[in-house]
Amino acid sequence: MNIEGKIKENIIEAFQKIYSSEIPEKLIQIQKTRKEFIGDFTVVVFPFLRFSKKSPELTAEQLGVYLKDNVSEINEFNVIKGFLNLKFLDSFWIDFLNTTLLEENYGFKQAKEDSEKIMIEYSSPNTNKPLHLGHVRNNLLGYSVAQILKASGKNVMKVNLVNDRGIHICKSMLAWQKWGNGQTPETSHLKGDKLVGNYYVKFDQEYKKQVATLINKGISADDAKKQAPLLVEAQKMLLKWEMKDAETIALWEKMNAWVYKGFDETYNKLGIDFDKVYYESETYLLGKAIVAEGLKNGVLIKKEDGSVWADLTKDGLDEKLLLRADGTSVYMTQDIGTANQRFSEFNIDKLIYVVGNEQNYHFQVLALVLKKLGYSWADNLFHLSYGMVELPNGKMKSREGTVVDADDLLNEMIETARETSEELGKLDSYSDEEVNNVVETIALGALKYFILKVDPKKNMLFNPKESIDFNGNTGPFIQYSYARIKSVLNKAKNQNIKQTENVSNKIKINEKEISLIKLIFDYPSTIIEAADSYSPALIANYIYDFAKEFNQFYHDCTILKEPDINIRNFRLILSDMVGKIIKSSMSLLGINVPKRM
RNA sequence: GGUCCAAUAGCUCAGUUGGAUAGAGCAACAGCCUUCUAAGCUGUGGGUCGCAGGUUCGAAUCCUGCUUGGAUCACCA
Repeated sequence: MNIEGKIKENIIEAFQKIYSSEIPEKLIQIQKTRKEFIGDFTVVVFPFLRFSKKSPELTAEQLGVYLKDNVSEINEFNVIKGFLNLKFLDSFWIDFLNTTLLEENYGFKQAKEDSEKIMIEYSSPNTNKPLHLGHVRNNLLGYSVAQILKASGKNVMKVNLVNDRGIHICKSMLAWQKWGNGQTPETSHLKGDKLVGNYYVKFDQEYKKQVATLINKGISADDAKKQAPLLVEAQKMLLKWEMKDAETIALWEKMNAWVYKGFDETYNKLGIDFDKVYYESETYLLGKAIVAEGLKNGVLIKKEDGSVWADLTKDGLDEKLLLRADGTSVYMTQDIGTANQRFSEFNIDKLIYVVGNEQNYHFQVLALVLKKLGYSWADNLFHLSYGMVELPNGKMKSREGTVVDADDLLNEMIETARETSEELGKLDSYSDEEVNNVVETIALGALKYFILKVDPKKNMLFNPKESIDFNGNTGPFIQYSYARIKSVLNKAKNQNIKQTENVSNKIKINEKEISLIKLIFDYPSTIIEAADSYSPALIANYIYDFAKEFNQFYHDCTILKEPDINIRNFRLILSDMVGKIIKSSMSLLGINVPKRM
């Protein structure tokens, strides 16, 4: 049994023996003792007062005496107000550390065949523009949550749904046809996604000119937007695409291929991957049959013009269109179809969508409609809704050119990391290739940590003028702590100081050392909590506290020059364990750690 | 207007089943490298937890109302 269970059991016994009363287990709160008090675990006694019928202090005192007599691990206790602080024997913590050394992947649970199966969809880019900072948050979140879920013992399948069709793609295609002069990524020396994105912008510019001209001729703004020849032409192109016109399909395939190549480069650099990629061009017709079925069952309604709707007004929402009057489907229809397909094809238990909070309403409607249609798994959809990345002057707007491009940002971070490394002279003896590797690891660590340490559901601010920090609560700070550990372990090896298998539990350990062991103790439950709440931020905060604690230990305690061999050995083993956990927890954020920096 | 989300130090953020004197980082100031990496460590200053009620032994946390900011309510995706 774990130690908290043991304490709880003894508290219940204590109340039977001292007060002859039964206290419900759920009233027992055991929390970590705060730093400013002496102790390891704290029992809050306020909820027990109606059973003990004594003052908080006396209840805590009597409970403390009982626990100390009956729980062998407890060394001493103290009472402050209604809080009973329990201090454990050093040997308890050393024994605990020794057990963790035996574990292959401490903190991680291995998924089994019958473990919960979760599909997580993230990234989901449009093929008409390059990835920007908002996509970066999406990608990092999706990848990290997948890692965390795996570590918590789930079977995880990462998928991407690429929006490769629709009017917006046709806009880029049309602009390229008109003004491209056959330009390709090779001739323009541009990444494919950038090149295609440029033509999307070009379309918008020319379209606006046309609209303005029409308005000058006295046409209303609404009509002008609909009648502009470029838009009409793009719509015609979409129709041709849907009729599988060979020339249109060929152009579409060519330009999408450019984009995918560009995306893959960015994904590679970010360290993001997928187990399966879906394309909307292959899924956009799904869902129509389900809608027809719903219509037959009377769950959905058909209007006079032939369009099909879900009436959600009784649920406090509006009516939602599912099929247009001409019978074509909308996004919602497709999502209904793909969700159904995924649950039946892969027998998944849960489907997570990593999508920005601007689509909260969409997913609310999706779950509700699926439920009305009678799908039992409708409750197992989860919209992992994350906040927008804002700039100091508000949202990113592609039209105003305030978008922070993902590739540009990465390159800038790498250059900053390089300059800092050169200033500090840390990598002077490294080859160019080694320097490049380390500098990229640091830059990515800084960016990923910066984004993931913020609670996903909150909006976050990014100021491009103040480049992301490398000091304080940052990725590089944690990476640096790791590099220090590696350096000490290396020196130990070179000096022929060998670590023993485990630690003697006879030694006396200090406060910093106990704090570190307690944080090691917290690691498994932190992973579970992060998985349950889909929050990499919990992992990030945990690692920061851990690395900070290690740096204090490192500052206060010498390791290699410690004269007591048993203590030296203990500190080496402890440092080694801290390093392993930093590495493994950073991997949950998709961040690598360098051996030196 | 309806629905949903947010508001904590000058700035960026923690604070998760309600618990002790609300914490970090950045910025400012003052210290610490002859000693395992100073991308580090230590200290000082900085708070009406948006406002007002309520529940409770106890509220940043739960409830109600209000203020402010954001998102959304398309035959867009």
